[in-house]
Amino acid sequence: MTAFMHKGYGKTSMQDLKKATGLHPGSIYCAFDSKRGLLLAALGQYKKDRNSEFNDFFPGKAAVLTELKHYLDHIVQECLSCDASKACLLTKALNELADQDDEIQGIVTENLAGWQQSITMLFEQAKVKGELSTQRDSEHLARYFVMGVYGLRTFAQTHPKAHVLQQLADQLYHDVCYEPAPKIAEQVVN
Amino acid sequence: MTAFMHKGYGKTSMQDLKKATGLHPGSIYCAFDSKRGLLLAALGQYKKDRNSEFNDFFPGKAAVLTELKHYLDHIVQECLSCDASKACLLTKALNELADQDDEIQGIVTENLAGWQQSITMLFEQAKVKGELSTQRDSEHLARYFVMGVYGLRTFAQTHPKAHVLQQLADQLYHDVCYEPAPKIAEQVVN
DNA sequence: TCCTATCTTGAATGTTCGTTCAAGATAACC
DNA sequence: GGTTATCTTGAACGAACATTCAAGATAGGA
Repeated sequence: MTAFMHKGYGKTSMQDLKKATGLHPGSIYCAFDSKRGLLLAALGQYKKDRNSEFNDFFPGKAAVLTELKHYLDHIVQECLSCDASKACLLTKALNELADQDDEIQGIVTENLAGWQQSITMLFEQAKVKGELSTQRDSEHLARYFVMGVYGLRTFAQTHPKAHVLQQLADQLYHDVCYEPAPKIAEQVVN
Repeated sequence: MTAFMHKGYGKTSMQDLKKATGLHPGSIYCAFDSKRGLLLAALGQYKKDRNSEFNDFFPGKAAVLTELKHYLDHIVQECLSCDASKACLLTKALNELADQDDEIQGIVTENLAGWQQSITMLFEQAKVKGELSTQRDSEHLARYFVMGVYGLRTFAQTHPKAHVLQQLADQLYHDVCYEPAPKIAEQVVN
């Protein structure tokens, strides 16, 4: 997992994977069929790890939106750490393999959709708890939130200063959670 | 340029480049020193092309923010076309080569900073023309806008429906151009 | 027409890649 | 302790890669 995150799929050699796993080529091929099979397994593990981490951020002990803010701040810290093992394997694989491997693209897209769906449910919860206007569209908000996180992660790769990245995250959180529903008239201007 | 955009730098072979340029390996090495040199040249050409395209979108014949909306809608169309040659070579190179080639990362980061700077100047113009509150921070708005575009481009690779992507772009435009300055109290909650 | 300087060609090079497999090690069972 | 079944090893393989270079083509000047 971390090997693929550091160098990307294409540039990670069997020698790298040998070092990373402690297994010899024969064992890797026995267990995972191919380098690609190992990537699929890594994606599976990544999904499991991230799901678990996600749930830890939402124990329901504080306001949903407050927990969401902490979650977003955690992502900012990951970006700032400049540690490749804290990057998102899903977006990395998506950027590298889109339009080259339909099956992997499908798996990655499904995983990201699952993440987005979890966030949609958070907003639904927030509505029930009265933290969010029931007028807002939870699915749209979740899509906008994940789009913002994608943007944040890419922006972070240009090595901005910490407070700049945090400011962008704060703005994103504000736009998602505190913005009144936009007037239709403004949106249709073209 | 388009060859690198389709397969990424690493997966683009000399044979691909031979087909794409119509030159034989010897000529390519004579003119560009190496495959990496050809990428540098492609980045230079890309910058030139995109700068020219950018300027075409802002002739100053309409409101600055209206021209910006058209520009954003154009980006959405590029994303929806699913044509790899309409992707952003800069973000693609950034995602692939970050933390692997410092010089290229630097060049890409500079180019993206230049683009962001151009957008900052648009907001400054908009303030002068009275289209935008002088209270707003042009640099912050520009950063948020480019972050949104990064996010939009990544989101597009999960192949969402056209109206979903357009809705996200509309929201981004709204948040950047019509949002009142957020209250400090809301931003510092943590 | 010939000479020279520049450009083009594509086969050859050495390296590195993903992958395989037969030999060896280990463990489990009776 | 002997036999079998499973796992581990790492050398070896062909393919594909970026790169080189000597031979050939081209064009401009005299």
